[in-house]
Amino acid sequence: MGAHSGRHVTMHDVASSAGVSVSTVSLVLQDSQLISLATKTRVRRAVEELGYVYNRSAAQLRRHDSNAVGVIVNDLANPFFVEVLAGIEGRLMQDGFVVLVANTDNSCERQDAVLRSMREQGVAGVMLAPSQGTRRQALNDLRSWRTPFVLMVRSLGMGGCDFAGFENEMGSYLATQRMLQAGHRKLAYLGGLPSEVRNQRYRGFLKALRQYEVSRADHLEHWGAATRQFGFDGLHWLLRRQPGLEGVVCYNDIVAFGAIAAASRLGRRPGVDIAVAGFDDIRAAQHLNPPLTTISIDPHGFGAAAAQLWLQRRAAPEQAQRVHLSLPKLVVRRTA
DNA sequence: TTTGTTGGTGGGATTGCTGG
DNA sequence: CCAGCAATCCCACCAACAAA
Repeated sequence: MGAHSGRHVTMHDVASSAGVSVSTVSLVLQDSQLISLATKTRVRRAVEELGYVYNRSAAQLRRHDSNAVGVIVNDLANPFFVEVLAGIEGRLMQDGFVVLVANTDNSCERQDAVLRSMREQGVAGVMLAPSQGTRRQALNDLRSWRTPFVLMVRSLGMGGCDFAGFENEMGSYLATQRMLQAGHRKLAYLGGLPSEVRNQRYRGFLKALRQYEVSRADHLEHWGAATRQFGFDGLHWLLRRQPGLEGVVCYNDIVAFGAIAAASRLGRRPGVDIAVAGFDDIRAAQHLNPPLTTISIDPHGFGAAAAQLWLQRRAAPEQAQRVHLSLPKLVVRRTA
């Protein structure tokens, strides 16, 4: 420690220890061609000995840039978003960025606060999975920063923004079709609060029913939060309404998890007495008992694709809007 | 007493420059 | 090839002083 105990070790300390100037230290840290190998080794050894840690915020102060990307998701309690995050982080890390994660729990107030805080941090950009009910104004604010950003999952009907989403309608269409092909006719759609994504998925459900000429009277829907608890309660509700229910198409996997728990509790074997399908294909889906039939959109790959979109936007700010839509795939396991 | 103005300082790294 | 100086980034914070 010596002369500098209690303070941070700075480039200046490294410089005097190695017997060079701070300018040289800076160049060594950037692995500049201008510095001889001998000097580089000397400086690096001093860095090692003093335990010097590069101060990125000082560099940021000087250069007006940051290597932190704000990633804001609306429901971190859903493992789906954790997998998406892993995909994002993996891709951004390759290009030297770090991720600043925030969870809004679907609260617009928290989203506003988090966005403000990201801005205060001076992040290099933002990737946002908007809260339910996000207003246009919030996005216009974001746009006015002139920082690269992409929207994920919900586009909010915003033109001119980069967007990474899924073919929702096709996904639930595939799940519903699977049940219809198995001969089920008394079907229900379970979960989801009014939103663009919910509407698209519901539309896919209806489209399949129409194709198989299932009468309006034969199907049900029950709307609510995309949670395990709602799936659990929701299935009870549906079975009270329609004891002869044959299949449930769920808004997402965790709703399906809840529904399966409820079915088992009520003595209806999932996949035998009642069909259940999810949406997302989170990892836990395959280890459920019985393994969940679901729609895979590869959350990890989706996250990587969204990050790629962000990187491209950052590299080319004036480029026209880009959209990535992940294609859903039906993954047949045991529950449908 | 409250409120406003001005100027200086610290916090570390980056970069252009001169000169040996 | 490199030392070393100087300017620079932004802003919170403080002191000193002035005006209302």
